[in-house]
Amino acid sequence: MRSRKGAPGIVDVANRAGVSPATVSRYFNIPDIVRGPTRQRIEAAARDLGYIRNRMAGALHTRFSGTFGLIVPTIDNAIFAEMIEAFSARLQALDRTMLIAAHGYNLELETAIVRSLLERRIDGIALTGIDHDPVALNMLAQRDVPVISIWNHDEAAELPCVGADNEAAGEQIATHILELGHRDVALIFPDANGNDRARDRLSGVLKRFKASGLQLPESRKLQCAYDVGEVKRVAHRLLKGDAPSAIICGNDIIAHGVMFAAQSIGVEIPNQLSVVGIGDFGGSEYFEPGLTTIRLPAKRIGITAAETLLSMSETGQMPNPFHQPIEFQLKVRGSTKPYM
Amino acid sequence: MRSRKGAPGIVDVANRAGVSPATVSRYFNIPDIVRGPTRQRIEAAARDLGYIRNRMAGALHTRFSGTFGLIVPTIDNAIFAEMIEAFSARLQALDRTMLIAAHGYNLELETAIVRSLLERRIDGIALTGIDHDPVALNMLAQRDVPVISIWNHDEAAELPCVGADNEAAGEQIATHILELGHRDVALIFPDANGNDRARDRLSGVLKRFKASGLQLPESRKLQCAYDVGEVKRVAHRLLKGDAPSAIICGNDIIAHGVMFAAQSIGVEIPNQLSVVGIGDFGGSEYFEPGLTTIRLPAKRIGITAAETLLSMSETGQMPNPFHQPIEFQLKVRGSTKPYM
DNA sequence: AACAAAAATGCAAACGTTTTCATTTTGGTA
DNA sequence: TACCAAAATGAAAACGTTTGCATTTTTGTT
Repeated sequence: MRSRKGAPGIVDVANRAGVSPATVSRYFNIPDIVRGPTRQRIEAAARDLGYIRNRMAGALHTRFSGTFGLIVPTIDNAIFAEMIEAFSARLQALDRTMLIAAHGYNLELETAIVRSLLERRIDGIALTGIDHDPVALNMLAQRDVPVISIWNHDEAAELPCVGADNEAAGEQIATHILELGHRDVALIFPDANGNDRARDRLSGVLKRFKASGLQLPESRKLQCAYDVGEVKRVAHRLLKGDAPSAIICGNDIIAHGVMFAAQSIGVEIPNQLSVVGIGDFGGSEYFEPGLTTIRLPAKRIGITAAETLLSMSETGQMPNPFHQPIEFQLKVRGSTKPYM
Repeated sequence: MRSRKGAPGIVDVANRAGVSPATVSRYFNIPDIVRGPTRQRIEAAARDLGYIRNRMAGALHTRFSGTFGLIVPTIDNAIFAEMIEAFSARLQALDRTMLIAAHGYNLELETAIVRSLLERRIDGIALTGIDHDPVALNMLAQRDVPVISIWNHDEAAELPCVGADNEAAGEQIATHILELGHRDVALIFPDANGNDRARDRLSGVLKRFKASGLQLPESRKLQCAYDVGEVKRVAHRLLKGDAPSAIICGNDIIAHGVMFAAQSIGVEIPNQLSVVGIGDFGGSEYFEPGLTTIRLPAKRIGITAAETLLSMSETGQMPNPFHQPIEFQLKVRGSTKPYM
């Protein structure tokens, strides 16, 4: 249980520079209000001593820790990773830091994480998705900590959100498939439990089919864990039997699995089968053939989320507009073609 | 500049429970030393008030913040993401949190990040790779903050390391290719600048070739940015000209790009071309054909790193053994086959 | 050169915990 | 029942900053 070596503090710097601690503090926070000569003495003293300010001590007083929280279902997923990186980079540029944690689609765990982050007095927090444990939301509200919901978009959401309308994305990808003339379509989606993004996408797809007067038989609605191996198995079974002419996947990862499965049994994409995903992370564009999908701009979400949170924290105001829609975009690539 | 609503503090809890703040503090840190009845009163008071402890205030005194830092080149990379997730999850289970940041292979930025993390008084930090700016290392050493180097392994390293021997990995994958009888082999590696993992892998491969008395012409040593699009272009050019019989890629991502490139111009893998990567993240196993590669156990590295750091922080001792080798493993899959 | 206004600095009291040391309470024993 | 050691609790001094207010220094004006 080693105690840190007596690292120099602000008063050590002050003594060496021949000024008061208050002035040193001001130098670090608002350099402009200390005069040139004084500033130089402080700089020299800090440099000589190797002083590194203690933000925790400062935060005790100001109540701003300069770190923000980000909770995601999982870090190990290309499209979240892209968003996380952007969120982190934006904060870094703003001299802030990021505490991140994953809950693996377990909302109870999410609540525990929120508590843990609150113990660290984060200045704001971004939660993935719209649905959350009221207990967690209460803790945040009680302390007046800025919260936003990212990734999904819903005008009715109680939290400010920064994300794309996943239901609309589902509709759009379904539209694409229908416009290509496909009628026998299968769906492979992840479990919607604790995953409002997946739920909304699926509901968008179904809505669109219904609007076209098409009824998807239950046997065409497949569910699958978030694991390429399992996806391949599910897809194999589907393709070896009475194969549909197109498959709509709940996300790009699943689409990749389907494409591999098709390839491994010699089903040609897009000639014999059209495949689409939703998400469009880095890899999908370069797939062979390229994956037709809906591009959800992960980077933009990350950046906007960081900026929104910071602004909420500094102004104490809700963002305007309250819900920030992030536009998505259909990317038509080689994995789809007209039926027949 | 909103100030947080007067959230209840430890003294509010103490008053409500009719005990002193000291006792409440003890309750939260070492519950066993407060008597049953007292404990219950404290529990009730804390619950009623919705008290959430302030670890920053505590850390001011104990000098342990309960958060650890992790610096990676990039978060948005499947294999790092896997490690990050494991590191984070392990800390979470130990009631600690993780501050993470990426430097994009820019060592100067890494130093700035180290400083920023030190300002938050992290209890320890993991840096990716062996090579680091002495300035950063100095700051850490001066403050006696536990540091480890992860991902790579080198018996000569000055920092404790938790990782696989990337040079040996390079040798092993080269051995595999040579044993399959390939003689005309091309290499596609990322820029080794500020990336000791890439440098060591490449040097391992070259070492092995030299040992076999084979001289790789410079034209067979290709360099390529970490971007699937560029990889595809580079590979296209290579395959359309005087194509080698095998390509060794510096990592799995590059290997994926090569496989897509081959596929797009009808070069059959493994019949006309063998391809190998190094890394083996989630996706590679399920590729079609599966990618032959060296499995670097990212999860294990993340977990071991977290545990090592925590133990260093608690005991104040260097880990034993000082360097912790993480075993890697050749995974032979469908992307390679004997020459001819 | 003298003065007022403005700018820079210093003093000291917070901020919310933890911990040492002293004091009280408890439980067991004679 | 009285006493003692051990266990539980309390009082108060840290921990390293920031900031309101008071004071000093500078700057600009006449």
